[in-house]
Amino acid sequence: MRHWRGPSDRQGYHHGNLKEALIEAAQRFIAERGIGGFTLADAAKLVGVTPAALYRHFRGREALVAEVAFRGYDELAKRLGRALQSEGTALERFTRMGEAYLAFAEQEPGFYAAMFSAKPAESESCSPFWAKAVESGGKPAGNAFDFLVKALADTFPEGFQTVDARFIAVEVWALSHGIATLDAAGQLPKGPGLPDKYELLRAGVLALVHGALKGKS
Amino acid sequence: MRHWRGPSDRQGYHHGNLKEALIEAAQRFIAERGIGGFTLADAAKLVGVTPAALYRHFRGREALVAEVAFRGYDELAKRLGRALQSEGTALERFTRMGEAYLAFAEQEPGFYAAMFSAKPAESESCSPFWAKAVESGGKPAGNAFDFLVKALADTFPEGFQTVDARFIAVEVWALSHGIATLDAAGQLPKGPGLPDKYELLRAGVLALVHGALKGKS
DNA sequence: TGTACATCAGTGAACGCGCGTTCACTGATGTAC
DNA sequence: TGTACATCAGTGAACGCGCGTTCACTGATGTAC
Repeated sequence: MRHWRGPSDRQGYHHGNLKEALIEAAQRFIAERGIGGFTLADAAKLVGVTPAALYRHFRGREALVAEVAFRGYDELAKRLGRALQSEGTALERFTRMGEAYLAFAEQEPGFYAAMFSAKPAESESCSPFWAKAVESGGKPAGNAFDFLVKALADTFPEGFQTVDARFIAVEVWALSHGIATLDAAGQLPKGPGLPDKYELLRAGVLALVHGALKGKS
Repeated sequence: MRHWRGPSDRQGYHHGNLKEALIEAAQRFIAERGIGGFTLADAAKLVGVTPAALYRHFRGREALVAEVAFRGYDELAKRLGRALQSEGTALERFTRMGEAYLAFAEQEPGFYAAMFSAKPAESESCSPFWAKAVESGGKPAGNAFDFLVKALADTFPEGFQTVDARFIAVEVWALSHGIATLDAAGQLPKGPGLPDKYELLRAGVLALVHGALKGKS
C-alpha cells in the first residue's frame, strides 16, 4: 500500500490513506463549525474524494464523529499520561497535567467538541474519560480519569483522610472542563487584574486539593 | 388582543401570542435535540402555525435562538438574585445560589444550551453573563456575574486580602459550569462513595473560597 | 350602533439548496501460477 | 518475468428529504366617523 503524502499526491484511482484523512478532515471541520456544522460532503471534498467513498470506511456520519471522539479520548489520555510521567516534583507534574488538559482543549477543539458535546437525549451514556480502561492495540491504556486520580495520590502522598481521592478528581476535572469550555465559547472574562485560564486552573486546583486535605468541612 | 390559553384554543386566523409561543417551543426543542437539532419547521408545527408566520416576529432562525438565550440570561440572573436575597445567613444564601445555578441548568436545558453552546468561530463574543448590566424594562437588572461577586462580598465580609473577588467569582462560575455541563452530557461519574452534583459544587466552592481567603499561595 | 377602512398577523405555495445515503459500476492493486 | 484473475477502494449519478426563506395573498381585528 502506497503512503499518502499530501493532497497533491493523489495520482490514481485509490487514495491510499482515506480513513485517516477523513478523520483528520472531520476533526478540522468540527473544530471550525462545531459538531452540528460538520458535513460529510465537506470532509470528502477536502480530502478529494466522492462522498460515497466514505462508506467504505465508516457506517455513516455518526460513526465518523464517534471515531473522532475516540481518537480524542486516546490523545488526551496520552497527553495526561505523558505529563504524569514527566520530570520534576510531583506537584510540578500535577500542575503540568492541568496545563496539558487546557492546552489539549485549546489546540484540539475538534477532538474536544466531539468528546464532550452534549448528545441528544439518549439513555445514560458512560464516558470514556473515566470508564474502565480501554484496550488500545493489546496494551491496556489507562483512561484519563485514572491518570488524574493517580496524580493526586502521587502529589499528595500524605493522602486524603476523610475524602475519596476520586471526589477531588471529579472536582478538578469539572473545574478544568468548565474553564476550557467557557474559554472556547469566548465567555471567560478577560481584563486587567484577571488571570489567564492557566493561572485560573492552577490556583483553583490548589485550593480544591488543600481544602480536601484538611478534611470535609 | 385575545389571550392565548393553550394549543386547543386556536380559533381564528390570528394566533394571539405567537411570539411567546414560538420562544417556548424553541426552548423546548433545543432542550430535547440541542441547538443544532432545533428547526423552525418543528417549532412552527408545534405551535400550530405556518413556518412563514415566524418571520412576522423574528428575522430568522438565528434571531429566535438568540432571543431564547437572552431570556435564559434574564431568568438565570433572576434566580440568582432571588437566592441572593433569600433568608438565612450569608453562607446559606451563597450556597443557595450554587444550588440555583445547577437547578437552572438541569431544569432549563434549552435556556442553558442556547446561552452557552459554543458559537461557530466568530470574533470574541462578549458574554451577557458578566457583561455590563442589561437594561430590562427600564430598571437596570444586575447581571448574573455581578450577583455572584456581590454574594462573595456578603458572605465573606472579612474580604479577600490579596485576591480580587472577581477572580474567585470566575473560579466558582467555571466550576459550576463544568459540573452542570458534564452532568447534562451524562458524563459525571456516579456511584457509591461519589457525591451528587450539589454536594460536589458545595464542597468545591467552599474550598475555592477558603483557599482564596488565606491569600494566594 | 353601524359601516368603511387601514393595519398587519397569518396563509400556502414555491424556491433553491445541500444534506446523508444507495447503487451498479469501474479500474487500480496485489497475488497465484 | 509475464499473465490471468480476485479483490476492493474508488466513482458518479441519483434518491428522497427537510431545511430556511421569499412572496403575493387573505382575512381577522380595531378604529374613525
